[in-house]
Amino acid sequence: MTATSLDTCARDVLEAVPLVMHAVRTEMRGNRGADLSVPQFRALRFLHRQAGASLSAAAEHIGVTLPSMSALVDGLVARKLIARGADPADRRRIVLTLTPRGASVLERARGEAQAHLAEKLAALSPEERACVAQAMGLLRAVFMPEEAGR
Amino acid sequence: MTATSLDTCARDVLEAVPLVMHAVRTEMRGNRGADLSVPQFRALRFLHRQAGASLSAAAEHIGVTLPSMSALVDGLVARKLIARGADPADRRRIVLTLTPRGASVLERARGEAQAHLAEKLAALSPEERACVAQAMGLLRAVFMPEEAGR
DNA sequence: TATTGTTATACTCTATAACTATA
DNA sequence: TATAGTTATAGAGTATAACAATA
Repeated sequence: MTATSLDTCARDVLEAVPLVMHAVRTEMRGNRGADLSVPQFRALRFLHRQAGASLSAAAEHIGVTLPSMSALVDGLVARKLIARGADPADRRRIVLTLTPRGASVLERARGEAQAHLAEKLAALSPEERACVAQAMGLLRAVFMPEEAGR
Repeated sequence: MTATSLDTCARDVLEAVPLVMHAVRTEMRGNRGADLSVPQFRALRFLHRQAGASLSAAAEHIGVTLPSMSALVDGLVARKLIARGADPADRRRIVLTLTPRGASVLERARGEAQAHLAEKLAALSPEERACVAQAMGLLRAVFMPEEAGR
């Protein structure tokens, strides 16, 4: 395979990514018991790594505005998947944490989404999957917000 | 690189795709003059290839229900980017076509999104971009709805 | 005055259920 | 009766603008 031009690569990403994303969203939305939107899933995943994060930290990581994140959190709190706590050190801040139920819903959603993707990816050869996995790593490095080593 | 397990590959896709998607969405939404949501962009792109498609055909391709597609079309018609026509052969059907303005907005949105992606992808080496491009082709093949050879 | 969140408001996306018109 | 679309309704995602509380 020869070097690929920037524009060709960008065009390919623009063709393929929305397609895959749609499959992921549809799968997550239809999950019995762990029905989550993609932003909800991302928020839970973030809080799983960064327990006690503030609303601002979460908003920046997910890539939405404060009001959007506030609304997202409202929904997750209403479903008892996360808890809003007070920060004793700075009373302007809130402290967000996953509830046990939130952790279990996250694991379930992740597992089912992964299983569904795996089913599709089974159509590829091991070498092709290696290519996809490598590309995902590259894209993650390119689009990951700042520092975020995980 | 050794063969990658199905689950590893699926997990990597689940990590990276939402990240890239978010960048794409944000870019498109912020486009002066060609401000489009991703579903709107996909709908315009579909009609560019399949001029005169019915609502059902579009809904199936985009992957949404009839009512969702009907609403999506409402918005695009209101912005005069597409036109709803009558099908003389079957009066239940509608015929969807891109207006000249719709075609131009599509090209502009595509160009700007591509340019923005290219800017990010410039951080990769030509070999890495080749890997990404190949992976996108594989994913497109896996997730493309049926026949759709283009 | 600057920062952290929330509320108010307004769109779009999306689904299900119920309905209309045509075949 | 079956198919193509629309309308009604509802909830989530998202933004900007305006506000409240704390630092």
